[in-house]
Parts: sequence; structure tokens; C-alpha cells
Amino acid sequence: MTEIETMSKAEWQVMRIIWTLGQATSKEVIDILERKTDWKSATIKTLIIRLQKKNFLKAEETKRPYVYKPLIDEDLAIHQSVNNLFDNLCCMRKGQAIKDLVQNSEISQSDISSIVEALNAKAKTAPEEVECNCLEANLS
Amino acid sequence: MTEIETMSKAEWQVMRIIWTLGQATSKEVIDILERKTDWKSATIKTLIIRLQKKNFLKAEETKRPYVYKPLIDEDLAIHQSVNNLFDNLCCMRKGQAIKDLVQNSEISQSDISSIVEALNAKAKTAPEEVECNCLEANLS
DNA sequence: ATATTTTGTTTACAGATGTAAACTTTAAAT
DNA sequence: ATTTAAAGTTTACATCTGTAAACAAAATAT
Repeated sequence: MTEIETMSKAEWQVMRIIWTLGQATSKEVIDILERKTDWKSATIKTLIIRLQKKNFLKAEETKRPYVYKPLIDEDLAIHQSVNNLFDNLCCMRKGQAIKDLVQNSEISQSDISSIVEALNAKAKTAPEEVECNCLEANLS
Repeated sequence: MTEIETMSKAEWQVMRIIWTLGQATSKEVIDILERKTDWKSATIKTLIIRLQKKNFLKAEETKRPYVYKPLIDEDLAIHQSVNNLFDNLCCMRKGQAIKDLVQNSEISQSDISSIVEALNAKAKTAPEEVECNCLEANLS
């Protein structure tokens, strides 16, 4: 199976800026992150370089300063990260974890409706109980 | 602020077993993980030791073999991990991320109801839109 | 044209993580 | 009492991550 490159916490901060702007120069990223964090510009440069090595970013090198663009879709990255974390959890407890998340996150009216809808659909075939498989040989 | 010790992916596997059993000897953990993974027993021993150093586990050392017990509640650990990850995300996208999670997780009927209830409560005060703050100086 | 500033690349280094062998101490078997 | 087996501790080593300085190349200012 292909090695899944993961994004570190610090790298997430860089990606969020570039996703939000669509593309950005290193200066733009540095200016924003210097306001958000106490990282030195050198640190942010390192993160940009690592993100390129991991193929999360590419530099448009036709002219200086380079313009950095995302190579991965934000929603896909979120999907992968979140599912990767949930793979660690006892499947019996994922429901509670989601509830906890709902209670601790700001969510818009339309997202709330959308989640409720997904839950209603899910209820049609959901099991009464989800069994813990933490001791089983089975991968997951 | 107190340094937050985090649990690595491999360490999660160990903790899940001990949480599920309530307590366990290293042999029990090793037997189960050798069926689940291709880790050598030495690897699992290392994980147990690291978990003790991080204060996630303690050994009952009154008699051999030691009995290892969790020092952190499973739900609390899940809460911390999940929220830690969600802190990385653009707040505008958390709703979608939760929906995605709902669709990709097995959830029991009762958990579904419970989440719907939480969402209904949330809807009472939820904003129409959640603004992206990825470029703001503000922490988080 | 040269000095200076900006931007990009290399090198650095400590701590965390995955992965495990080697060693030590204790308990069990002969 | 000894040998052996099991359990626990130390050491090891590569890669990843946080954090950044030093260096090189290009662009800008003088």
C-alpha cells in the first residue's frame, strides 16, 4: 500500500493559509503566521519546504517570488486526518466521540441540518449496539 | 500551561487493550497485539514503558508479573485527542468534517439519537454561518 | 554596477515515534 | 540449588517534528 504522508500540526497551519488564499507567496504565509504564532520566518520556510517534499504543496517557479499552491484538497486532507485519528478509537466509543465533537464545535445551521439528515439516513440501518473489537485480531 | 502529553498511534493500541480489560499484565497485552499486528514483544514492552513515563499507565508493582492499570480515562483521552485534531481545522469546515465522520463510522441507534438531540439543542443558538478564521491573528 | 534586501535552500539539533535487540532480574522447573 | 524461562529495563537507531540559523541566489535600491 502507498505510504500515507501525514501533515504535522505546524504544517496544518501553513496549509490552512494557502487553502484559504487559494495560493500564496512565502511572504504572505510568513506575515500571517508571524501574527498568529511566535515562529521565526526560518521556521515557516522549513515548513513550506517540507510540505513540498510531502507533495502537499507545489511552487510555481516561473517567476520570483514563487507562488505556492496546494496539491491536496482541503476537504480530502481533513477527511484523511480525521479518519486516521478515528481509526485509533474503540469503535464502540466513536458515537460518543462524535457527540462530544458536536457539543464542542461551532456549527452552522445548515451544517447542523445536514448532519441530522445524515444521521436520520444512518438510523435506517444502524445496529442497536456496536461491539468493541479492541481485543480482536482483525485489523482496523 | 501544562505540557499536554499525547498518545502516539502505537501507544493507542496498547491503551485500548488495557482500558478494555480494565487492567492487564504485559503478557496479556503482548499476546493480543501479536495477533493484531506484526510487532515484536520488545516493541510492545517499549510502548508500555513509554506510557508509564507519560503517566497514562501505572504498574502495580506489589507482585510479579506487574499488573498495568490506566491512569487516564478512555473517554477523556478520546476527548483530548479528537479536540486536539479539530483545533487544526478551519472552523468553517468542522461541520462537514463531523458529517463525514458520521457517514464513515458505525454508530448505534442510541448514539444516533443522542447526537441528534445534541444537534437539536445546538440548533437553538447556532449561527447561520461560521466564519473562517484561518488568516486571523487570534490563537486557534 | 554595487550594496542591500528578499526569497529560497542547506544544515542543525533536540525530542518524539516506530521498531527492536540486548541485558537484568525474578520466578518457575528440574 | 541450578537451569531455564518470563518479565522488566536499557540501549539503539532511523525517521519525523519543532524550531531555527547560516548560506546562496535573485531582485531591488542606490
